[in-house]
Amino acid sequence: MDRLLTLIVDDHPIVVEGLKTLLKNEQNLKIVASFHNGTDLLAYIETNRVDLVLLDVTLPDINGMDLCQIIKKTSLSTIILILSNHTERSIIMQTIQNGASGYLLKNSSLDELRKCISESVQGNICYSREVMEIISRPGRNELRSTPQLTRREKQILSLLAQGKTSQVIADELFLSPLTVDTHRRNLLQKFEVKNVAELITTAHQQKIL
Amino acid sequence: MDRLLTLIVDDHPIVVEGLKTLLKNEQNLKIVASFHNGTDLLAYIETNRVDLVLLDVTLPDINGMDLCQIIKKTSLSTIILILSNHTERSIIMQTIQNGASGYLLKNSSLDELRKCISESVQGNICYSREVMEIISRPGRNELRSTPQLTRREKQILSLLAQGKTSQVIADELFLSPLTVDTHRRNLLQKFEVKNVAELITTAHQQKIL
DNA sequence: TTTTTTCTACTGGTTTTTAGGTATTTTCTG
DNA sequence: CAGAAAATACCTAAAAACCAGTAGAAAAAA
Repeated sequence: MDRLLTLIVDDHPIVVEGLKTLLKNEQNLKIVASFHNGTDLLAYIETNRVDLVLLDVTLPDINGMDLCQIIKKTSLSTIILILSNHTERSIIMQTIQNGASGYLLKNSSLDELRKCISESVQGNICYSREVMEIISRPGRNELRSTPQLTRREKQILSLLAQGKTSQVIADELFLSPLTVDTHRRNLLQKFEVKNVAELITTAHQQKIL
Repeated sequence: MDRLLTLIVDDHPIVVEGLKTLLKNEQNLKIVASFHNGTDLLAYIETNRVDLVLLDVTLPDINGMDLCQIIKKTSLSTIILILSNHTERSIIMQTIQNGASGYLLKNSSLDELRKCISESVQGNICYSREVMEIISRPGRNELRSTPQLTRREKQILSLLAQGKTSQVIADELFLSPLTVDTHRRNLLQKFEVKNVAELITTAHQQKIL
């Protein structure tokens, strides 16, 4: 079997160099080129055979998730391994859905990288240990779904986050402080939290603030 | 002049390899060791001379911001260059405040890295181009600098963010609730905020939580 | 070892939040 | 238009937070 013609795509020169060094002595693959953006990669793949792509998610032009799809459309037989720092479950799932054969965090060991490469050329999907864990647990904060807030509630949430009291908010919005209290209470209930401190933490975790 | 005895501290094996490769041919420095966490670094630095540390911010045990301070306390003459992906102004400023001599993003070129090393050994502070831009635009609410927190204060801040009351925190830490109240009050004062809600928002903006 | 900082704890008092409800009016939507 | 959802407003009472000041013990730094 020929050596795998391999591309590296990452916008960090340091990472590219690291990968080159780490894979230099691998017998079964040959690094033919490296790019720091998606456009150059696509241009190359149009006219050259490529067996394996080591792909970052964060690139200056096109994101890795979308790139997966385009690569697979151009060259179905090319195998894609994602190398990324993103630990969000949603991102991982999306890359796999778009045709990637594996997902490794950049702090993976060389052994894991080797294993994933050999697994993926055999047609399997392979994750590094840490990624495996992320996938298997349905995520703490992703368990409770983000509650649906009304316009007023969003408004008051943001004012509460600024440390304003019910009285101040009431003055600002021309409401009774008692009304603000009610909204505040509903917010606590919707988020299933005990007080405003926890409310704000939770809202931050869910990217609402 | 002797070659600079240099350490690499990063939890990404790929990045470490990349840096080694990139710096292998530098005449003026010699990489003496590399670590993937803060504890090992501190152990090494206790008993060995180190001229330069290339340091990541995200590490599994101690964060790079705190590490700066500890390194400088142990060995004042050691120069620290931060190599990170974080683009938040507050993080950059904090590392510098804690004694770092420069800050580079991981997508910096080798030229920038070389330049920053030579600048910093001359006692100057040096940022990569992109970092420079981040610093120069004085972010909206980040004008007030991040206050220096004690260990207890950090601990209580995080418990407050979980929505716990003084009483609960006191029970958890085996303290008088009155003591917890005092810490809480000091936190409000240090952050110049009115209540815990605003405290948590501010702490989040400054990436302390 | 002396000084400084941090951690601890208290008194006493005011303000605000939180927890149960209930109820009317406005606004949106089928 | 009718019904649902949202916004408005109130009551009572307990719990918690906030304000201002003090001060000894422990730990860290000079």
